[in-house]
Amino acid sequence: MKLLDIGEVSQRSGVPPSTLRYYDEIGLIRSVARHGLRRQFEPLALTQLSLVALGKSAGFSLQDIAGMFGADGQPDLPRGDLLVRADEIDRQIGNLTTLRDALRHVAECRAPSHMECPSFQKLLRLAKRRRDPSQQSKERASSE
Amino acid sequence: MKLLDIGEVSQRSGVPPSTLRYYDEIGLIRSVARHGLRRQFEPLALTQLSLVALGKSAGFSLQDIAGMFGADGQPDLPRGDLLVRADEIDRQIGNLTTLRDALRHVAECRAPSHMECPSFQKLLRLAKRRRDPSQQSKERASSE
DNA sequence: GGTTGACCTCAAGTTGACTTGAATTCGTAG
DNA sequence: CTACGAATTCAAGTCAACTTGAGGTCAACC
Repeated sequence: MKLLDIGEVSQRSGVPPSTLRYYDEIGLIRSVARHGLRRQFEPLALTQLSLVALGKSAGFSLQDIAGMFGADGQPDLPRGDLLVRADEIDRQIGNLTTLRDALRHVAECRAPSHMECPSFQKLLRLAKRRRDPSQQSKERASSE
Repeated sequence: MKLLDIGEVSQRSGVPPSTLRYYDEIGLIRSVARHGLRRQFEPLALTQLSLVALGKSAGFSLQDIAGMFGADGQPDLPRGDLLVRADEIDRQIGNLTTLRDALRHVAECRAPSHMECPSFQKLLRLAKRRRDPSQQSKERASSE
């Protein structure tokens, strides 16, 4: 399978060379050879970059992403951890849905103040309920 | 309507005082009075903090969030912009759904290498298609 | 009316994710 | 075989979003 050198990976993926070098450095996406000085990557790297972009847009750190799809494109986490991650993402999807609905409401509702609109209030209650569960006990404790 | 001082807001929301001061400083969530030196906030601030948490978890910057729900809890953007934001979030939900499915697949699939599994490949193709549209032309141009 | 504890300010430090710049090294085309 | 251009290294810089620390202030309770 033929290798791509850094310039080609950069062009095809839209990721700047400096970033590719950085990812290589931190071990997120490794170059597998050199052509002279030039880093070369497997074509697989393009796929990995898609996954990285996906993960980043979801707000995951590069560390997180490395854990989900290991440095070799294979996951290095036990499947339980992966499923936990998947569930976290599910919660996040719920959050985003609420946020999206809130924005649409705010754009459309003609009430004088959104904060007084009952349907907006309902969205906000939803928003509150579904935050990071690790915080919830802390908050309940102090609000009582 | 009675005001809450910073300590109470911090406890009820789980957000550290230093962060509240920071948000006040940058104008994201403003304190409305002082009790001696002590910052005081409207109860509304708690709601705003929920929205901020929501937005952050979705990967938005504080700037973005300020734009969505203005510093007074009122949106200061024209409704068109808000709807554009909502659509962005919709795309993001699609991304996250793909990512979640990919993780679940990776956790469950018994193929020797996920990268060779046809159903994983299918997820990845999806992932590629739905990225930031502003990049697409650049990539298409250079991959030809 | 003095002590306490939670707050204050302001400057500086931290972390993650990169980018930038200067000086250098290759491979290829002429 | 030399010049060019694209890549290299390494150190330093940048930006967002906070946190930390030193030194000061104030309201409230005893």
